[in-house]
Amino acid sequence: MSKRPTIADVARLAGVHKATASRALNPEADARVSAATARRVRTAAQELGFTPNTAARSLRTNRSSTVGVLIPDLTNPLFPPMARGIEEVLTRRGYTALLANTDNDQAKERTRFEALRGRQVDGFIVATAQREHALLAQAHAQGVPVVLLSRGTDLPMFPLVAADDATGMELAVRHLLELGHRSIAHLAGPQTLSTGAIRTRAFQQAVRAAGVAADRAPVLVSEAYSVRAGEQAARELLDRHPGSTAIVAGNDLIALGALHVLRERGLRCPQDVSLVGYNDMQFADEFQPPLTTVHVPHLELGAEAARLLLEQLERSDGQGAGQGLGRAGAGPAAVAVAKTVLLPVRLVVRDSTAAPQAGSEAG
Amino acid sequence: MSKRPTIADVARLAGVHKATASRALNPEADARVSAATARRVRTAAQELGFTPNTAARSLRTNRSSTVGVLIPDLTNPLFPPMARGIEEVLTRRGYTALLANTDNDQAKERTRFEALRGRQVDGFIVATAQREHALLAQAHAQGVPVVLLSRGTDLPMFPLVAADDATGMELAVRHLLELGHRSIAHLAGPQTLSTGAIRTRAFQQAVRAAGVAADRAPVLVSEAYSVRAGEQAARELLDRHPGSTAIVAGNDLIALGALHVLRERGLRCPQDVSLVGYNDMQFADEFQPPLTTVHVPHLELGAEAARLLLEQLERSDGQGAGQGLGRAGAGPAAVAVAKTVLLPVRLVVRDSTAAPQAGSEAG
DNA sequence: CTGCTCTCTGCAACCGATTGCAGTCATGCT
DNA sequence: AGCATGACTGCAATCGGTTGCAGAGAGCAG
Repeated sequence: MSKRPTIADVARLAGVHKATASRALNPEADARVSAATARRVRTAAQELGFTPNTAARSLRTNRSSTVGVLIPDLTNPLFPPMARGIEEVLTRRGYTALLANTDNDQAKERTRFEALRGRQVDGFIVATAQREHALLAQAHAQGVPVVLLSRGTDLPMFPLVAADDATGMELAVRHLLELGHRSIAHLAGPQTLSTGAIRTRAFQQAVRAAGVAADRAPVLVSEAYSVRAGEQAARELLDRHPGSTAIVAGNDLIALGALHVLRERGLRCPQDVSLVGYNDMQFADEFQPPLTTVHVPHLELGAEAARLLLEQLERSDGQGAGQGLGRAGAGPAAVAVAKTVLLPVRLVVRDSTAAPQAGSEAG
Repeated sequence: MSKRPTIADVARLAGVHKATASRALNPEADARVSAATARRVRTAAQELGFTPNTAARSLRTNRSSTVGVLIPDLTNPLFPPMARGIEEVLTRRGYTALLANTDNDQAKERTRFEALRGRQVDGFIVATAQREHALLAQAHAQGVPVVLLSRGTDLPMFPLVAADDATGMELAVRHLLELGHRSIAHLAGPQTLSTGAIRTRAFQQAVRAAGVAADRAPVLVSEAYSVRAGEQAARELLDRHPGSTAIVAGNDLIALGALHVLRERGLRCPQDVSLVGYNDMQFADEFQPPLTTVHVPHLELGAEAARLLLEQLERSDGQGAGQGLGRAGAGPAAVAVAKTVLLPVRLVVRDSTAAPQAGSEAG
């Protein structure tokens, strides 16, 4: 049972002191060692198959090259692509992600958060932000480096990477208007989430701008971004506003719920009711019918969030004082404010939308 | 910027030596300390909000309470539930999972594997096993604790948790036979993977047992478990065996590919061709048509794999000599052999299967 | 030739927890 | 009363890298 080689073994083989070996192996201290020794040390390390003990390193440096990732539920198809995007940029830079599912449960989130802090993570990527978020406020006060992913808080405490939902929603509504719809309902996502609130506001703005009367553009809020909650909201919508010829859902899961309810009521999609989803989740094109939806680049969202966090970590390098604050502009009057990055979206037209039928369903 | 409290702070507050504090805080050494001091230490820790520095701990104990999880691709809908199952049992026991996607790329897998070893993971859960797997053989030789998930190796080097595929395939074939099909094709998964090989063998056995001639039960191998590869294999199948009235696919993704090809050739499912998938992936019930498939309990698979690994880790506690071997039976003649756990599956009948139509498609 | 600077390397402390060993003290037994 | 036993607790070493400090030696200017 030969144990793993330590830096002392490498140093011995190279005939130098472990301090020298350490410096030779670390790029930034590399300059402080002669080229010849550096080469000797590196080949020695190679030969022994040396990999540094991260525990020892982080004990000394107080950095773990590890970041915590808080997501609601890996089983929700939005998140795997984000996770992959994160993983890709992180590993490329020698970092590792620790994923934690919170199930939208505050207590669970806190527990996992503390557990991850206990593991010395250098920062967090958080995709579970509520608009008001006690845990995040506290983390901010403590100066924990955090980047928000997809969902933001009302107070711009942290940098945020999200999709350009205002534009996305506008595209969706415009598409329906162009098809001729004049009674468009919105099955909104939870208003406690920034995505829910922003999309709803954009919806209202878009229909109003088109001159659609408010009662012809009702908004029903779904309790969650889930098929189940979407079904419930859809039933209420169809009961209360039977005249709607089109629905734009807060996300694809809610749209799926709506699809079920349309089917259960004998309404055809898109002939009787058109439906637009949001996110373009995997397999949205396999649904019955294939779903018209707004495509969100989830992988890139994750990747960008990871990049932002790394940038922040490297700036505050080891100080632990990283406040997660960027500057909006360089002018003297500029206030320190968390930067937000919006990625572009696009509408993907499939088979769940069509022109409204002449007589059908007109209220 | 008050730094995080260390065990020395706790000890000072409790008026004891840090060794005592450490013992008081660790359940198994707890007995070696008086009840009164233990309580004092614990309240002191509470008060300071002390959480042990995991880097220090793992440096000393040579265990990280961390396990590496190798999966092909988080974006493949089979894996998120497994990952959740793993996470659930791991975190309950104070462990953390480090996920790594390998994309079925040997080089990438090796890189990630080494990186994770560098992070002192205590063991691995591997869902990327090929039937012959150099990396795994090597890991076995080095005594790295590993549990295989879903996919096994030809040599039973490591414990394996998988679905009972032989039974599952038999259920699928029997279902088609009972509907009256007598020309049943198999779009097999890659034969380099145990799942592909086992399902194929079970398919062949089931049709033969039913007295179906071999040329009425062709097997076409799909290059990968993917929609794209499934399409390709399906085209070949329809070209070479146009008389098939039913197809059982190696998994749902391949089935989805077949669905596309049927559609592109103007064949209706299930009227012209029945189709059975495998896995019952998320949203398989939303496809067009909803897919008849074999349900595999992916979350439980992951959970069980995690349990097995923990068991193994705790047995070989800190010795690093854990060979990943269980004993089949307790008799003196019993050979050390890797235990394999098979979880039950069930057939889920939806709309992609029906009785064959009288005249249509009969070869 | 002297003295200074600069480059390279070694020494040793340090990060924070765990643990073998030994010492103290009280208790029980004879 | 004397001694053995056992329960607690403290001491100090240790895990494996990193890094401030200092010393050695070379090169160069005066």
